This record gives sequence, C-alpha cells and structure tokens, in this order.
Amino acid sequence: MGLANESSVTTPKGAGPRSMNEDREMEILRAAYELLADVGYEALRLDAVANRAKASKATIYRHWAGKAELVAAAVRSCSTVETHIPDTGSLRGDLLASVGHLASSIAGYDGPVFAALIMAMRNDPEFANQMRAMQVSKRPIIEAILGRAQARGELKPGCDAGLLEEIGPGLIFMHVFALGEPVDDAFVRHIVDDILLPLLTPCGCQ
Amino acid sequence: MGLANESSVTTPKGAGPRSMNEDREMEILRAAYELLADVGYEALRLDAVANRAKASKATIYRHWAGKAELVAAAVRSCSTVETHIPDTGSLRGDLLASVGHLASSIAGYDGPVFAALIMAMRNDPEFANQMRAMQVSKRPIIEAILGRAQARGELKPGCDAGLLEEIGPGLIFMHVFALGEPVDDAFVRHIVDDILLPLLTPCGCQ
Amino acid sequence: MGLANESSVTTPKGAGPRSMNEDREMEILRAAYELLADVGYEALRLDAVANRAKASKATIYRHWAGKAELVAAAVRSCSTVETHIPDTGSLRGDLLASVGHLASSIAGYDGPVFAALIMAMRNDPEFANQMRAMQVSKRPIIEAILGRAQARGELKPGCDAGLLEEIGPGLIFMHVFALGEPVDDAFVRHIVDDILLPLLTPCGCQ
Amino acid sequence: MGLANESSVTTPKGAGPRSMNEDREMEILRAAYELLADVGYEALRLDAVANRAKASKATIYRHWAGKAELVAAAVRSCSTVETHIPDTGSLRGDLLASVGHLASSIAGYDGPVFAALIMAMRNDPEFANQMRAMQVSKRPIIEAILGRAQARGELKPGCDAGLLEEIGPGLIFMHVFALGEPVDDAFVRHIVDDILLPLLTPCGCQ
DNA sequence: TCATAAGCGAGACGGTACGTCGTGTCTTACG
DNA sequence: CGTAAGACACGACGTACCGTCTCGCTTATGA
Repeated sequence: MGLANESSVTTPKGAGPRSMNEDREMEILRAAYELLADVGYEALRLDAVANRAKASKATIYRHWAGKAELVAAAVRSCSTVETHIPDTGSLRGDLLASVGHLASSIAGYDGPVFAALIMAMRNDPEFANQMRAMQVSKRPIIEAILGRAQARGELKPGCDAGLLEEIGPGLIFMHVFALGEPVDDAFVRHIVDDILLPLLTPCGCQ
Repeated sequence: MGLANESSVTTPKGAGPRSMNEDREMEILRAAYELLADVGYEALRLDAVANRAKASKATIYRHWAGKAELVAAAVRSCSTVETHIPDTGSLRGDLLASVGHLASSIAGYDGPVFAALIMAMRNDPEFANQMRAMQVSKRPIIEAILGRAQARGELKPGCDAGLLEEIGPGLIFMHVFALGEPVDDAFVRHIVDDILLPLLTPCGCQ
Repeated sequence: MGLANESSVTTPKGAGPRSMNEDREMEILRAAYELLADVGYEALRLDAVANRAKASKATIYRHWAGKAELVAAAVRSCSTVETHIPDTGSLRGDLLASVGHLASSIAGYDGPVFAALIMAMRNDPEFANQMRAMQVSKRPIIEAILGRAQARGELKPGCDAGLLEEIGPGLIFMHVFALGEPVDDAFVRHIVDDILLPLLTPCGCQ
Repeated sequence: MGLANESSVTTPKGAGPRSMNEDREMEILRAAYELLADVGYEALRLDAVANRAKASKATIYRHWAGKAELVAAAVRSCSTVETHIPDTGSLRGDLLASVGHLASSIAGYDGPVFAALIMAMRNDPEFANQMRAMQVSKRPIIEAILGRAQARGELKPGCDAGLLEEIGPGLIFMHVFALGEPVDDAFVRHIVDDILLPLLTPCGCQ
C-alpha cells in the first residue's frame, strides 16, 4: 500500500471533467469521422463537429488548418483498415479473405466518405501519401500470400506481386465509384475467380 | 483578402451584346469547364464562371439548377472522350489503341477535374448515370474488338467482354487517383500485355 | 416611419420580398438604433441588428465598416434632436423650452446610448464632427432667443451667446453621466433660473 | 560543465524573491492603467495586461471580476486627482487654481481614457459611485474657498456652493468630449471670469 | 416606325459556413 | 497554497460564397 505519492497517477477516473489535450484530439477526430460518414464532406460543418465533440471551433483550428486537414486526420485515425494476414491454406481462400476485407473496408466508406477521401487527398498531399502508404502497406500481406502459394506450387512462374496491388483496389474502386454498385461477396468471388486466379495460377487450360 | 477583380471594363457600348441564347449556354459551359480544370470543383466560383463567360449569374441559374448541375453539363459537353473503334489488325493493337485513348482521356482530367467528377456524380445522380452510360457506351467498341479477335482466333474461349470494361478503367483510375502517377505508354502496355492479353488469349504457357 | 410609402407600385406580389437598397439602409439603421437603446453599445450584436432588420450581415458590412460606423450612422440618422425655435414671449419661457427640449433629448439617450455616443465619436472622428455640428446647429436658435430678449430689453448688455451653448449641455451631460440622475423639470428650472438668467439679465440684486 | 550553477535557472520572478500578492495587485493595476491610456478601453486586452505585468490571467480573475472591474480599480488606484485646497488670498485666485487643477486632471485623461471611464462606470455601478464620490470629495474644497471668500466679503449673498460643483466639471467635460478641444489656461480663465465670478460675486452692475 | 415583351449583364440581397479573436474558466507544473 | 503558462468552451466578428431577386439596357418582335 504505497501511501506515499500517487500523484503520478494521471487521474484515470473519468468522472471529473478531464481536459487533456491528447484525448480531445481523438474525440474531435471521432466526431468528425462519424459526421463525415453521416453527411459527407460537403455537408460536414465544423460547427457540428465542435458541437458533437463538445469542443470549440478554436480548438479545432488550433490543431488542424481547416476542414480538409481535419477530415484527413479523421480518416487516418479512425479508418478501420487493418493489416491482417489471412492464412486459409489455399491461395483462393487467402485471396478471397484479403480482397473481401479490402472490399468491405472500401465499401464501408460507402457513399459520402468517398468524396471525403478525394477531397482530403486533393487538399492534403501529405494525407494522399499517407493513403497511398496505406495501400503500400498491404505489400507484405500480398507477398506472404503469394509466398505460401508458391510453396504449395499453386503459382504460375514469373507472376508479379504488383498485379494484386493494382487490380483488386482498382476494380473495387471502379465498382463503388463509377458504377455506384455495392460490393458484395459475389463481386469479390468474381474478382478472385475470374481475374486474379487466372492471372496467377498455371494456365486455366489445365 | 478578396480576389482581384480587375475586369471592371464597363464597355458601355462597344462589345456588341448579341442576343442568342443557344450559344451562351455553350460559352458558359466552356468557361465552367476551363475554370474547373484550373482550380477544381471546390474552388470553382459561379461568379468566376459568370465573369469569364461575361454572363450573369442569373443567366446561369436560368439554365442550370446549381454548381453541380453546371459542372455536370460542362463535363458532359466539353469532355473529349470520343467513341472511335480502332482496327489495327491485331487484338493487341486494338487493345493498345483503345486503352491508350481511354488513358489519355482520363489522364487529361488530371488533378482537379477528377474531384469535380466525383462531386458532380455525387450531387447529381442523373449525371452519374450519364457518366456511367458514357462508360457503357464503350461496350460496342469492346465487342467489336473482341469480335474481330475471335474471328482471327486470337481469343480464349469463354472470355467475358465485361472484363475489359472493368479492368482498364479501374487500373487507370487507380493509377491516377490513388497512386497519383501519370499514365504513360509503358503503363498502357503493362495493362495490355500483363493483364488483358493473358486473360483473353489462350494460355501463354502453352 | 412617417415617410411616404410609394413603393406599393412596384412588387406586384405584395407580400413578396421587396429589395430596394435605399430603404434597407434606413431600416437597418432603425434596427440598430432601437437595439442600441435597448442594450447599449457593448451588448449590441450585429447579428441581432441583421436579424431585427431581416437583413444579412453581409449587407451591413457592405454599407458600414463595422459596429462603430453603424452606430454612428444610426445615431446620426435616427436621433430626434430637432431644431425648433421656441417663442413664448419671454426670455425665461424661451430658455425653459429650449433647455427643456435639449434635456429631454439628451435624457432620451438615457443610459446605454450614451456609451454608444462616446464609442462612436471616438471611433469615427467624422461622426464626432457631425455631433459637434449638431451642437453648433443650435446657434441660430440661441441667437434668435437672445435677439428677441434684447428687443424686449430683458438682456444685460454685453452678454455672450456662446455662454448658452456651453452651459446648458455641459450641465445636463454632467447630470446624466457623472451624477447618473434623471433630468426632470426641476433641474431644467434650476439651470434657467439659477444660472442662465442671472448671467444674462441685468443683475437681479437690484 | 558547471554543475551547481542554479543561477542559470530562468527564475522569472526577478526582483521579488518572495511571493507576496499585495504588490502584484498594484503592478497589474499599473499595467492595466498604462495600457488603458495607450489603447483605450475597447482595445485593452486582458492578455496584454497579464503579459505586461508578467502575471497570469488566472491571477487577474482571482482579484477582479472582469475587464470593467479591473479598469475601474486601475483608474481608482492610479488616477492622479488629488485633493489640495488652494489658498491664494482671493476668490478669483482660488477658483483659478481649483478649476485649473480639475481641468488638467480631466484633460490628462485625454482621448482613450475617457471612453474607458464611461465604460467602466456603465459596467460597474459601484465604480460609478466611486467616481461620483471623487466628485463629491471636492465639496470641502469648494466650501473652504467660498468660506474664505465670504469672510473677505467677496461673495454675493445667497449663492449656492452646489453651483461650483456642477458648472466647472460640466463645462470642462463638454469642452473635452463634445468639442474635442484641449483645455488650456484661457479656457479656465473663461470659466472663472465669465461664468463663475459673475454668479458668485455681487452684481457687476454695481 | 414605334411600342411592347423578353432576355440579358450587373450586382444587391438573405442566408449560412468559415476562420479568427477575445473573454473567462480550468488544469497542470513549479516553487 | 499561490502563481505562470496556456488549453479550452463559448460566442461575436468580419469574410466569402451560393442562389434569388430586381433594375436598367438592349434586342427582337407585332401593330
């Protein structure tokens, strides 16, 4: 029972009005992210963000330069893209899991958030790089999947890992944005079975 | 501070005010399109459009409901996408021509216009349909190319025409938007040689 | 206000939104003046003015540079000081009428408006001059009063008209501002009987 | 490197090694008063006061309720009005000294401070009373002057001491505020010779 | 040929969001 | 404990833009 000096405790008790500046940032980002998903970029009002976060506009502008930067940070911080390496035992299973997760992530940004990403990337090149890095961060996943497939002899020789990086997101993006259709399992299977597998595995004429 | 507005050349008489209303529409659309390419959707000011077209905001709003509709119409009218069916004598040549043209068109919307399209499509579903129809309008081109290839026996049996529709634009879009890289001939060849042809032609392992 | 309302010719809609720009100015000034009297200078919110005048802040700022200028113009336009020359047949009667009217005018600016005048005069030298000119405009009144009194032989020889200009306002101002007391008839009589008349008429000691 | 040299510590306290709070108050008031004279009431920022006094806003708000109270206290503490009873041997000399001192005091609050007083009095009735008490505190001076004059037989019978209280400040205030002119000796002589003395001394027609 | 009607350039206007700033409260760290 | 430092909520300010509206001018039509 160290009676002595527990002042080092950072008052984890939530009851009182805490006012650290590390938490506020995150709370504001969450508020921004949720409103973003609700109403989209254009209709996102900073007053509404401040109100929902019980923050003040001054605080927002103390941390971010404007709407675009706030949205960029919000998406960066609250986006649910995770880097999980699937291992289902087969190339097809891995691809289905990987593409499926990507699809649900992107489709989760359905509708309004998409425009937000575009705007945020356009107005914040640094955020654009971040987003692209997020994309690049999937590289190890892809290589792990392909590595195991190669070990199992499922892979066509000389196939490029970069292919997966491009095709999956491109098609999903196309589907959601240009076609405006939701991304469902059938579409994921279509990508995997009709496009990726034929490109990766030994000729389907087998 | 405020933008410089030095165009206050009153020209009480001088510039003869013509009174046709059919041309005005097009001039306004051109002004909107050019400004759109210059500054993007967000920074596009209807005052600036009116000023550049030497028109009045009232005239603009007499013809279109708002910014989104104006941009939609501008892109629709001024976009350079043409529907030309290439015939080079080989599947690869046709694909290179087709994808190359698509790439240069999309890449021509470099930077700002892309966001414009997103916003316009989001705010104007009818325009979104129009854009998607533009996409669909390429269907006959694709079918013509594949038809000739099939006649030449270049095609793998059972390949889907829909594939071309999805993959080309998706990859180009990905390249321009997500990666932020320009679309050059090498990339077009990459799409054709490494992705499209392997999917369309009998397996190269043969 | 009491102005002729000839605008009924235009706007056939009747209840429709009228939009002349000459009247708006006056309506805004009235709104500002009334709110000014209600809440004072500090508590005067331009939003409130805009709201009461059913105007927009942009319109206010298009016409005036800021709060001080708006208040200055409002006081200038809406102040009720009129230049009426009293003629009661006696010097005392004229003085009572003149000082009484001045007193009720100044006292009408009771409380809040006084601070407004100070601020407006400090922030708008041109308005300060206007206010001082308003003061000067009473000169003819004074001279008329004194002229008639002289003709009646009521006046002490060599008395200065400038005296009236200074003493009346100074005392009233002092009373309202520094003492914070209302200006009533007794005080007006005090000024006239105990100060002005002794200074103007042949010595009452006789 | 030197180890025990604690003199390099910033020690912003400077001259005050101990932490008394009686001096701080005065330093803050001085800072407020000086800034007040510099920039006026409206432009007086509490941050600036805190900064100049090397104090914290919290300290200020621990001692005073707000800007008005701070300014009131500052003027109360730092104002240079003194209560000195002149004795020149003649009524005219006493009046010249008394009015002259009052004039220089008021005129010393030239420009910005005047608005400050108005605002402070309006927002702090208690301060308004204080200011009026300051005015009232001159009563003994007036009575002393008049008493000596009466003893010398300079005074007209039945003249009111209250007259002096009202006329002097009223005229000076008028001069400075409404006319915007500086108060010089000539004006002081004008008040004394043309207004006060005629009202106080036996009729000049004698 | 002139008058009436309509379209247009110009721009003021109401409304609303933005981004800045100042006040007054509150928390942390220091002495 | 009292203080310096400064983050914070609240809210007003002044700016910018959108979409509506009215004016005055010009042009195209009908008698």
